[in-house]
Amino acid sequence: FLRMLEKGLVYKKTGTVNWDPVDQTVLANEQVIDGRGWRTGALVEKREIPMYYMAITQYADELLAALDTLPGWPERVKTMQANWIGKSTGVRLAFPYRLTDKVNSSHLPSQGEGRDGGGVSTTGLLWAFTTRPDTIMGVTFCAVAAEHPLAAYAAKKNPALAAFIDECKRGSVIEADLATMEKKGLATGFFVEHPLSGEKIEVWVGNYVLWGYGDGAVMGVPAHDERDFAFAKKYHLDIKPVIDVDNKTYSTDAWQAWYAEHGRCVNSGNYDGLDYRAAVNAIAADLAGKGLGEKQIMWRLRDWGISRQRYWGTPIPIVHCAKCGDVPVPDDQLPVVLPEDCVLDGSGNPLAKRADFVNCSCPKCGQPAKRETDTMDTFVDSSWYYTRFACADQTAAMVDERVNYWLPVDQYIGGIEHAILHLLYSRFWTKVMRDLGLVKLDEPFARLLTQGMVLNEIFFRKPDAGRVTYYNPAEIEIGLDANGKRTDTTLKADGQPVQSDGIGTMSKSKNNGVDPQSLIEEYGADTARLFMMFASAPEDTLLWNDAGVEGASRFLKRLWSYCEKFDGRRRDGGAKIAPELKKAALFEVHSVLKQANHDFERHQFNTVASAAMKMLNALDRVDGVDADMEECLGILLRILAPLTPHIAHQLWRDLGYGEDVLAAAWPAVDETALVQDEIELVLQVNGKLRGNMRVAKDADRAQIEQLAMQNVNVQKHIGGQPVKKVVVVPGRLVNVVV
RNA sequence: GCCGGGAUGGCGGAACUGGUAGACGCACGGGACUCAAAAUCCCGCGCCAGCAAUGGUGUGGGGGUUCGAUUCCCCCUCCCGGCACCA
Repeated sequence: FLRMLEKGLVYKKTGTVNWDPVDQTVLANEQVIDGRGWRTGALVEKREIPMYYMAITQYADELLAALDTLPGWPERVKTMQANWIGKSTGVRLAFPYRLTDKVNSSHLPSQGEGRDGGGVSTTGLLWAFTTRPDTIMGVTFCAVAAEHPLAAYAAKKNPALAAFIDECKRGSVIEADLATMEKKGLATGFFVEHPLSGEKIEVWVGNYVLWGYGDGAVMGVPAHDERDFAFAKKYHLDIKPVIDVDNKTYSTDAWQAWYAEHGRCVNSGNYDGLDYRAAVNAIAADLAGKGLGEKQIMWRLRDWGISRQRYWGTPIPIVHCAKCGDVPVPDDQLPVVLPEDCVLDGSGNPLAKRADFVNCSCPKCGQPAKRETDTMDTFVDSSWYYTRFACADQTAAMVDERVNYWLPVDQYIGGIEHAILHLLYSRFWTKVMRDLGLVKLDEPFARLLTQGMVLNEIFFRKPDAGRVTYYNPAEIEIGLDANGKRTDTTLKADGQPVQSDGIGTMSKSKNNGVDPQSLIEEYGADTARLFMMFASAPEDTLLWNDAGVEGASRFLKRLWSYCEKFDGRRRDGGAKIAPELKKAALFEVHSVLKQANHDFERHQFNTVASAAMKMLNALDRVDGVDADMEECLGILLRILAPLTPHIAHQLWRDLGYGEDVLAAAWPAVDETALVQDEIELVLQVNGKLRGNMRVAKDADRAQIEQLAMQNVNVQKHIGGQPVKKVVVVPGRLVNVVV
């Protein structure tokens, strides 16, 4: 943190948070989304507070480009990250304005870096970013965020506007909430100039314009932007089409998807007839010539606000001194240690109430000072814990040389819910550690497996006042009627009803997790493992239900008793095995092995489990022991070892295959066992299954076709109609088209 | 709302490159064993009609491409994950 601070990769600025005005605390997202009475009656307000930020945007380019260097990552995760980083190219342009009365600088608060520094002057520029500069001649309004200085300026003599701005400053800052809320706006009565036409354009305040993205202002082109279209319809603003797509006819009655497509400029003066590319270039050049715009790359990714008003994060090592300002805690006074007897009462940051923690002296001047009480987002810790695993005993440094030997992590496994935040922060942090000379890696995780979510039903009660209580599904009694339909849900403990909140991810906060310990105690670890692996492939979401666990248990018991029987037959000298039975068993075991190998590679362990079951079924059909059967059982135990290591290890040993099943070579598919003299072909008429037939494995096309046409069922369904075509798929089917 | 993923019997799921939909299990029904039960073993099991042979129908809904679509294309519905302070 301190090295990043020195390099400008950590900086301080104000950030917007959800604020609980009753308890005077920062609300967690969950408390806002849930809205289920964590703080009853609380309104959510937006509030600006000072925060420390990590400059992840400085790495946006590399984080995006390096996704191509990660072949071991699932495509869907890479797509999500690319969208999240959100590189878009467009034009940043300015609408000049002139203030109609004399103002001083306090009317136009500082707007931060890169923004319109309107300041004391009576002329200014309203900056906005667009990805569709080709539609610039269709601008009929501009909209600014409620926090924008021009909004504040216009509100000075407009109480209605001031009230609206106030209203906008209430409500959640969560992106999902902003996107779904009703789009509202209010005209300011203030006008700016169109940068190319000079036309007067009215400025509106819109609750959907984000102060945190770009310049906090957008140009409104209702004709070609769906959101602007809806806004213009609602407030009866002009809709001016300026793009023609394949001579389609534009109508302002209702939005059509093609309105947003690229096309040729029309109704755009000098730019008429230009296609998208040409128009963007021409318009960008004209704007640049006037000093009112330029091409720009915009990123969706924002810098990472790491300050949290929580107890349980890493303390931010800063001391606030009245004289010296924010002073970093010197290295020899690190680490800042949290008090271990804090009372977590849910109201605000408990650290702030601890005078013994807060009061300190300034490391610079020695005068009394206040310690920073915000802690770091715990994502900070999860961004680099794995580097410590490579050098856990290192106490003198953050990491040492061994990291470069062990990392990157060969196979990382985590829930798909981490696809963006954790996995992006970790990538960022790795690159920062590299640039600080701490590691020699570009990426932390070579291969990634993202588990699907395990879901379970959520049950809760909400008392009239106070917090929601969540109950574990194990504590719930579900009443069913004669048709198996649910009638009621009650808590076993008191027989009183509870409500269902549907299905959701297992989580501590929703108390809908399942403890595998009870399964392990009842059935053993192997059964618990086999059951869970058999339930679905690891990347799929799964609704938890332990109804099938008996099947896994039964299989392992069957395996055990088969092995005892097998060993007994060995001692008895083994009966003669019918050759066709043995051939069938070998064919089954080896073709299943082939499938299982493929499934292992693609991490589809549920079908590996079913492969083991199929093998046991095949072996059980043969009553006798010989070298081939010995080999087949060995194959079964070997492929089972990764799924149920304990029983596989024990049986492997007991049957004398060797010491350690996991050390044994992986079995090879015997291709000769897969050769069949005859193969079965499916017979279809007009694509419908009408029977099947056996043919020699080397039968040629003509023979197959002839045999198929002779088939009774085929003839019956042809019914004397002329045959148009016969499709023969070798090894699979014959389809007669009539 | 945006981004990502998904939907197949009563249930979990299978079907690798478009080629027998429902593998393997669970549940259920029938039978064997047992005084009885449990455990175990055998048989059946998408839906509709039929004693059966068999026929029709069927992979969330609608359309398309194809000799043939769970698989490819277009549109829609619903569900799950993420949306930056749950971590």
